[in-house]
Amino acid sequence: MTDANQTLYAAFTGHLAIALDALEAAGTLPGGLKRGAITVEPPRDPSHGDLATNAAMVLAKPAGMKPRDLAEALVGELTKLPNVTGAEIAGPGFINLRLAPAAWVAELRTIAELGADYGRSDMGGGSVVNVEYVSANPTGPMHMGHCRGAVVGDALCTLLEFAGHKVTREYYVNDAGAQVDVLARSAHLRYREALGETLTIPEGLYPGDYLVPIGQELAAEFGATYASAPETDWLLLFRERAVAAMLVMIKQDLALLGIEHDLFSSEAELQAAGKPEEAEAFLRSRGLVYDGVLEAPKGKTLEDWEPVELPLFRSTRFGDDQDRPIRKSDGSWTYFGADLAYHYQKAQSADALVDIWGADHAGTVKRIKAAVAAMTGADGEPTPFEIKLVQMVQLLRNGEPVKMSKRSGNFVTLADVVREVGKDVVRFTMLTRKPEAQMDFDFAKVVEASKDNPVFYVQYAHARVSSTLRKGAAEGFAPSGEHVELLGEEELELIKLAAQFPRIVEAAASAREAHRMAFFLQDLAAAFHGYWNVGNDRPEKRFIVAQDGNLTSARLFLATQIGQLIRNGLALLGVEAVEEM
RNA sequence: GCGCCCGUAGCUCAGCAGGAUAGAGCACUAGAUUCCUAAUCUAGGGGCCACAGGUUCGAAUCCUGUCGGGCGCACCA
Repeated sequence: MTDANQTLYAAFTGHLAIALDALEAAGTLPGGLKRGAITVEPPRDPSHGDLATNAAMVLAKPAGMKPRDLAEALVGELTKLPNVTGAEIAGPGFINLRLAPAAWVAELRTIAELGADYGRSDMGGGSVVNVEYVSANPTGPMHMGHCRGAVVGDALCTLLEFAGHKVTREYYVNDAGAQVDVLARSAHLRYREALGETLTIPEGLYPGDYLVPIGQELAAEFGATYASAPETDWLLLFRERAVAAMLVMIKQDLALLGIEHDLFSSEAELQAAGKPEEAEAFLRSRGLVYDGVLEAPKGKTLEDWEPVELPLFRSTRFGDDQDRPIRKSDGSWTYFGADLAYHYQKAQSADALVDIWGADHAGTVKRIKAAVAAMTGADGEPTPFEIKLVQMVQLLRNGEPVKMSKRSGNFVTLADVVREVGKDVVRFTMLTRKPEAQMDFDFAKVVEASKDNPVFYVQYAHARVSSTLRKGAAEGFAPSGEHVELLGEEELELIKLAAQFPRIVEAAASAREAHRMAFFLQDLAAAFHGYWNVGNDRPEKRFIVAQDGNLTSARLFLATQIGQLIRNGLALLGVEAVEEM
């Protein structure tokens, strides 16, 4: 291998490129062919070998060659490589390579050398990705509806960093809309309550107890000054105080999940700084904002609908179904109008944007994508921008849905759930399904100690590694890479799976899908448990073979590296590995 | 009416930016336990990848349409 610290798949991707260069130099292959679609991956069927590449098929057409001819030329180059023991052309032009056991064993040493950095990639090239996630309205504590997006976003950030990006973890605080006015009024009621009045919370205001302490603080600070004052006297003040208190609470809730944002951006500050006006002026100058009248909504009748002229963003030009208003008829900004300016601001300091949204906002995806395209693409390539929609989580207790109603203040908070089942269980479970699929979260099942529970299954594999190492140490054996050539076929299978870790990191990062790592860990845990079980029937396959110290030390070395990988993978998900169950 | 997401084994879900004979767990069937943690294990059956076209050397994957489920659809957030 060229570099002792290079992972196996990365090394072969490099070897392949050199082989193609050689063919170009020899005139066999025309120069300048695009190689982006070439893959080096394990064949689905292990009997086909250890590595497969589609290079010949991908390049055949642009090169004007038959796939098999090109494949034969490539095979000629690839068989020169050390540790390649076989190269065959199969099917329509796959090249299957077989590797000597030494190649896999070397990968085990690479894992040991790189440790926590095994799988780290420079794929991102240091480019800055801004990930906006959670962004719950600052009107109450975090509930389970926010939880999944929080975990998905946070794990994605960690993954992107590991894959070589710089990441900004951002939270957009909607502190300028009608919701926070409602919050201020609700806080005012609690304030009057704290001053001794007896009140009932009317419909439409937030009834939750969490506002009681806010009311008390306001009463302590201002006395009765605002008790019967008109709303205009206190609304902004109370709003500011209440929002600040809510943000403290939200940050505490997020901290329970190990989540900490780099940046909290305030919608109110954005508006105070005149950013939406700037955006409007810019878009008007490009003819992308005009004054027009919205069509009446189709498919349902609204009694109080009447046509009004509003400043509209021409989102239809970018694929939206309708142009969208950026100001209301009273001249204030719509949510979209401010959000448009906000995204433009984010794009100033990032090479790519990612938003993690709840699926209930799916209807607004097109307009904001249109806005980003319009504002960042005016004079060149638009900033890459992806919106990941996270579906709702159905909370269950022993199979029965847990009823929630935000209106009555009766909802299961994130803090409740984390306290009940633990941070690691919440985080891992949220990543056991792709985000855009609906998910059930059953309090009973997620803490079940059985192999049906992925959290447990993966943690158990790590604990098993630890207990094996403890037992080995007690019997006088230490892991060592010195005799790893003693490892046999079953062990090599395990290493071959482990060696895919770096590929999974890169694939998951470029697809912006952290859950792939959770699935890989389940596969790795299953392979490890499977290997372990071989030892049940065949004592000579156990990790500790008392009469063979060299073999034992090699197997303990293998176990050590599997444990390392599980830790690395869990770390990307924000989950701590346990030493024992 | 329109938009978005989803549709893969009886059930719950993977399927790696198009690749070779579509996978796992549960459930089902038949076996196994003097064991470094049985907190199980082994083997087997089970599929028109919703349906119909299209693109290509090749499609569960991309495109179009149909059907079914979910979510959304005012200047709300």
